[in-house]
Amino acid sequence: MTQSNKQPIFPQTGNDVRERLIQAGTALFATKGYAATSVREIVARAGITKPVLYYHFKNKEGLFQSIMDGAACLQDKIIAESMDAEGSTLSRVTCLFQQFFRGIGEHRNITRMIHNLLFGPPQGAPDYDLDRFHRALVEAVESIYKKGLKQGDVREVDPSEAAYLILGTLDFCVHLDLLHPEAYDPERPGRLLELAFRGLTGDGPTRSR
Amino acid sequence: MTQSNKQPIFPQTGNDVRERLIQAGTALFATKGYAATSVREIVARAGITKPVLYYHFKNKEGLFQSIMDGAACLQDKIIAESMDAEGSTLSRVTCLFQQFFRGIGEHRNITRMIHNLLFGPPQGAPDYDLDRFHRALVEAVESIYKKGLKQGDVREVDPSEAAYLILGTLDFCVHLDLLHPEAYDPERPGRLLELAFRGLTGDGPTRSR
DNA sequence: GTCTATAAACTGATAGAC
DNA sequence: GTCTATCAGTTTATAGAC
Repeated sequence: MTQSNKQPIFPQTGNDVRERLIQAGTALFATKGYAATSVREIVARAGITKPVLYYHFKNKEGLFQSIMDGAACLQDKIIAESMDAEGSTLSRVTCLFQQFFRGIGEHRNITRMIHNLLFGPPQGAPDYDLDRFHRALVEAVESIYKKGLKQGDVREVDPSEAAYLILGTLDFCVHLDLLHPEAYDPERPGRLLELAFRGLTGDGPTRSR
Repeated sequence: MTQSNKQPIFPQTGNDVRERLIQAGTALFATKGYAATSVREIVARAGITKPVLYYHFKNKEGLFQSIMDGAACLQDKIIAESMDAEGSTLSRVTCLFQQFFRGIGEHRNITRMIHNLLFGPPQGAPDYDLDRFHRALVEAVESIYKKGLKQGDVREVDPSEAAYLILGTLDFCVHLDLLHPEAYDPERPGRLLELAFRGLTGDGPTRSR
């Protein structure tokens, strides 16, 4: 037994070898992809040697799994935080968007890595329930919309359809952010969301002027 | 000089060795990614041997470039065809969507490959102006929307913003299609588009009932 | 144009010293 | 826990026969 027990998903201090390997692996998997990243590169970036990786994780795949588990945990946390918000449906969705984009900003590499795996080729990466990242978001937005239906401040359309329209705008903003980070506009998600909601919320704000 | 002159991007007959290599490469790059696909696999799938690939294309990268050039040509054709359409802005965008999804259906592998490269990791793939696929779509929808502004059947919002909302829905439909092909719904793009347009076109259809 | 055979480099992973 | 040294397998790519 190389390890006495499971290590925490998010190591506490963060400067130990294990954390350095997580960081290096995330950065490289994110920019080059799983298959194109060699163990040599990872350990070189982490400033250690190969056997250290095989000691702390079972192998390259083990490092990958640990990274993904951490990401799943992170997304759950972000969504959970924004589900408590009160107010109109639009403001609640906006809150989710803000939390989401804050998370993206703070965890750029892991975001890019998930995004790559979700929308890119399997590229030889180990199996993982990638769909959970998609599901979690759909369920969150559906849940918000359903509450909106009860509140009566949104149109009577299939919550699933509404969620797709809403997530389409979020999706596109993330894409723009990743594809053209130089043209990043923090106001854009909110604007697009409002644009989408003018339809969803009926002729409310539209009537003015 | 191994080739007397440039071969056409889309080989005429399509059963020669070159075309088989293009098809095999596209299929494998699309499902496994560039880095994770070996030349051995490509030539095996094409039913030939390695040196044949190095004869017809310069190398693995040369095959990739040829595939991408073909894809760019294909997208331009699809967009051009749907720009001629007449009618309301909604119907024109719907037409673009239909053409686009028809193209996706008929050229599934190349679509997936582009999508992977656009939204996935570079995965060691050669440089390519991937952004042109994004730009072409944005410009097309912007152009349609601008005409809509002149026609007066859409709201006075920034055509770029409108294009983003519209393309967000298209984007999300493509994602759903690739992620959950079993749940494919040919009516969904049209429905989401209508949902988005209820906002964009103001309180027109909304007023009824 | 297509083949067999092989070169040269790189890959993930491990043994064993410290 | 971390190292050096090395293994066996795979990779891209080419030389040379036909």
